[in-house]
Amino acid sequence: MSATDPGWTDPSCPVARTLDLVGDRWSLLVIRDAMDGARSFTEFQRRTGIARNILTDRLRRLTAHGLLARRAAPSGRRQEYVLTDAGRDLFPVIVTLRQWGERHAFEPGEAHSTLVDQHGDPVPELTPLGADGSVLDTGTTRVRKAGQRRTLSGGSGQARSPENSP
Amino acid sequence: MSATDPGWTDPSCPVARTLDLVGDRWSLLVIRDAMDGARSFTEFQRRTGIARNILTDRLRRLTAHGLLARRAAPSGRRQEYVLTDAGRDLFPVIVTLRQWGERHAFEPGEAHSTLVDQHGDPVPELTPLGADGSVLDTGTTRVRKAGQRRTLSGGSGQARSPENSP
DNA sequence: CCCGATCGGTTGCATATCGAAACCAATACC
DNA sequence: GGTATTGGTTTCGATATGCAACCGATCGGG
Repeated sequence: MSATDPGWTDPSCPVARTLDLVGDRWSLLVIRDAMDGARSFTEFQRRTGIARNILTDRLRRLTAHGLLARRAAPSGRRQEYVLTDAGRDLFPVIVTLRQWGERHAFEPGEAHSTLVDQHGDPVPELTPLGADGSVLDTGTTRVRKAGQRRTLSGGSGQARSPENSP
Repeated sequence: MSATDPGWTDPSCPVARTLDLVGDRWSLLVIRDAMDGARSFTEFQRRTGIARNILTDRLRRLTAHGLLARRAAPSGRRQEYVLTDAGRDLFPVIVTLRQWGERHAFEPGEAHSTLVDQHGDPVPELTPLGADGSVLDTGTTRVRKAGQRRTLSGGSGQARSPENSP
């Protein structure tokens, strides 16, 4: 993306490209806190507990990649970091990470924070659906590689191999 | 989680806990490839391009955390790594990462792989919806902290602060 | 104006993690 | 038996991370 870009890990895979940008230990937590209202260096540092030199680097990197924008604070002096449209668009990613954590990273009775809507109601589970409204999973989807045109494997029944998905 | 667990980065936040488990440079790419049919050490190595010692560590770690299971291959000898239910349940995370990448990490005309359903149709965008079907974003949601009961801020209008979300 | 506190970093240094390549044991193939 | 493949482990140099100290630019009093 920039001049000093070492290139993508896997140029044709959108998952890999996304992880090239935010797939480290801290970036998504910074994004999470930005979504939760954090704006200042100190606030990000306090919430994440990240080392300050690393935070400096992450804020710069996210800004360089267009996920955050650095601008003068409305209240006079100092600047702040705010999400760009691209950064805000990571919302579904944060939501699915959160929901997976709620399902699998907590003991049954254990307390955790919850994402709620404007009425205070918990946000429903986010599930991939097909164009026809059917629930999709790793068994009913597959990855079509970069330049490929759709396979000509008839219209019904089992595709080709039992392998394949994201 | 285990005896040698250094503890969670942020114990009450599901996002942070999830990232504690899969929030490194490679784990989610391993999961991605597992979803796409990879089973063997060599296959994971070939697809991701990860260093072999690191792959050894990631497979062990993901297995230890219950995202992968190591079992004897059906065809006689050797073992293989397969997704557990918890691992498969990361599907929505992979999908949202992929969709974000498609929207923001590619130039307009640039080719990329695509996730398609059993009919070969592209998987639709995954959008967080409220219980009432309204589209949710960082502006219409907020995080309710661990032990907290719902706020008593009336029922309509603006909540309290313009801050807040995941 | 001077004092102390806060913000937003930077710098050095120790440690942890990663990556590339070499090495190895156990099959499988010919 | 000889060779290739699979699934690792080991070693070692390169990076990335964390911690703590330091610093300049405000800001808020007195």
